[in-house]
Amino acid sequence: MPNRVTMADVAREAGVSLMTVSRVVNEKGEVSPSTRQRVLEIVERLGYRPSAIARGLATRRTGSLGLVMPDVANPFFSDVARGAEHVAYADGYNIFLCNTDEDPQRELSVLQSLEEKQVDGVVLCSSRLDDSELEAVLAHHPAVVLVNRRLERDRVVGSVLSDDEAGGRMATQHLLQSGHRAVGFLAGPLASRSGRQRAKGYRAALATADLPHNPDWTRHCSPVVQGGRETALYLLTAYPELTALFCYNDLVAVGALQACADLGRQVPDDLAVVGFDDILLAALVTPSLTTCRVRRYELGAQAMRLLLDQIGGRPGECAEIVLQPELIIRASAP
Amino acid sequence: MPNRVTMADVAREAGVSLMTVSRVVNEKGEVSPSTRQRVLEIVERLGYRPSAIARGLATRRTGSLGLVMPDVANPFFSDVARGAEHVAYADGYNIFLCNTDEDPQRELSVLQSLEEKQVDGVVLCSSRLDDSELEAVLAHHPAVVLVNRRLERDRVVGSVLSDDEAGGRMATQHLLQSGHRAVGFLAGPLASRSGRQRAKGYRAALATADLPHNPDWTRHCSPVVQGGRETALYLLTAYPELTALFCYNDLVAVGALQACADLGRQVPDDLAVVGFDDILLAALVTPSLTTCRVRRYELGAQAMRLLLDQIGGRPGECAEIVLQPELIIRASAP
DNA sequence: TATAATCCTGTTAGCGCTAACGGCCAACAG
DNA sequence: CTGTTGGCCGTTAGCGCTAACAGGATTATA
Repeated sequence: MPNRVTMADVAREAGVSLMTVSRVVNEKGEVSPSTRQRVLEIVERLGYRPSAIARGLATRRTGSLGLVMPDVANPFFSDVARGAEHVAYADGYNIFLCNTDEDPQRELSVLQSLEEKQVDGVVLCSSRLDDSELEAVLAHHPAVVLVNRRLERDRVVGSVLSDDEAGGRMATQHLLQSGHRAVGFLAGPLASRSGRQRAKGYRAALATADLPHNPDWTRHCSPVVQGGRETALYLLTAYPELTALFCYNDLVAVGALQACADLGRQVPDDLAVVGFDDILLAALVTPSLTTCRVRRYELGAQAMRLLLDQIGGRPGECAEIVLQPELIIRASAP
Repeated sequence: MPNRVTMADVAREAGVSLMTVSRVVNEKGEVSPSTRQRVLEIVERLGYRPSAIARGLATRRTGSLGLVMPDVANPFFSDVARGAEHVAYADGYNIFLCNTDEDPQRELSVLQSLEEKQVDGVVLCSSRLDDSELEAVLAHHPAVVLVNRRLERDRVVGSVLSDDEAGGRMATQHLLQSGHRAVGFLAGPLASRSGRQRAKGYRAALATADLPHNPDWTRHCSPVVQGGRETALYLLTAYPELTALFCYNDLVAVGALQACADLGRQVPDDLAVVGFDDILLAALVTPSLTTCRVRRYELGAQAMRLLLDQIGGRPGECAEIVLQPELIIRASAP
């Protein structure tokens, strides 16, 4: 780690002023072809790299963005992250990845450290903050786009959502059309907006079919395999009359599949199972999962595009993008 | 976005100098309890947040780290990322996540932008750069830890590896002990060090069992499901005598499973399959995959610890950590 | 009482870069 | 020949913070 080569070093070596080097490096302003050439050579020879942080201090734009999500190790979010990162990279931005572990306190903490790092914008996925806290976050960041969360207020903030209510309705309708009359719901985390929306769709489908809604058949659970297994075990034991389960996501659905194995119930004959998201896993477990496909990469990519529009000052006519999920019918609920 | 509150604002309001505010904010140096208290109140009231970038410029330490990997959406790396992020967060660092898409050019490019962002260190996973390029990278970064890659030179650089050769040997031995004599190998990307190591273990196990090594039975493939499927299809068609496949990773193994389904070969009766990594998927597909478990979270966490040691100036007596994989026997190769 | 040690606070000089402005010179119109 | 334009380049003044040093005030030591 030799001492950093600075713009001043380049300027001295080339016999020009700092500003001329700056203009060459940033391709901004007029410089004669001959000096440009000379400066470029020195830059090359000395291995000069501009300091993004010094530039950031001077321009108040850092070229860094924040990406906040519950857990990158969750296949849902890792796909979202991928989409976001791809789009950001193409525009020359770097992104800070922050996990919140579904902990609102930690969410606030990472959002604050992103503020200190002076990111140019933040994509915030599945925020667990309440509206007023979220409002406060917005006030501190120059640009924010929410994924799977909305906020209707005066301030402009982009959101990208998948239509979870429609998804919940589609999934439930599919089960009802197959003749099921007792459909349980593994609802995911209490704090999840997606969960509430899917619940809404679930109830709407029941209502449309003139079926009563039995709240006992709905139970919250942690959004991972183990949560699905435990909760399905409970639900199926307590309410043996259930013939189908609609699950918050595919991981939970896989847990439900395991619970069925534990209880000796055949899927789909003794029990139909529907998941949500269509992660890689869904097509590969046995029986393969019927599920609602959410275009996760697209969710992240669109969110990032919206964010970049916001940063670029493009007014963002479509500050809210809703992606429609698609029902994928497989073996677990044919 | 009201104008940023600066340290000067706080100082003026509190009737003290900049340095006093700085000392309070950084808990560094002596300040009387009463002034500390007063400053803290003003900080709170004004909502002051220190600018990490200004601080970075002054101290030459940014509190940011780089994490470079082929693809976060790959479940292997998303777990590594998780481990690394957890450890870094606990120490107050933020991390830039960069995907390389297995493209050495892009790898160089992100490494360069991390240099411009002046990260305090980099964790570089499964680098596809050759030794001399890697050497150059090291020269530009104050601290680097490699994951699943090593480099023996004068310069100190940490590495964290899983013992892929041992894993390859274990996996192959297991197949041989079950009586298989014609074991194919889906080797993953040509550029992958892990792949080469696993190949070494594979050949070592064959040699130990006094079996000849048939190079035709080894074929490289892209490290995802589709790559495994295509390549297994080819291999099983060209060499029907194969009774077992050892696969570069679990995704490839799942692809192999699909190829078996395509060809009507029963697993494990007509063909045994062994994967690598033990991602979530491995236990959940049917038949469940026999595989070598790699502690991915630990890989990321240890790498980050090593990096933080390096940054903190702790000499890092154990600059190389090797994690042992564990054979997990399931249905695909009992 | 003089002297040193301690505590607390302020001043100065950057970190590496860019915004904003100004000046110089050649070329051209009037 | 003067006035004006536009291309090219330099100077100045920060961005918000901290390292390093320099005191003044207070207390402990001889």
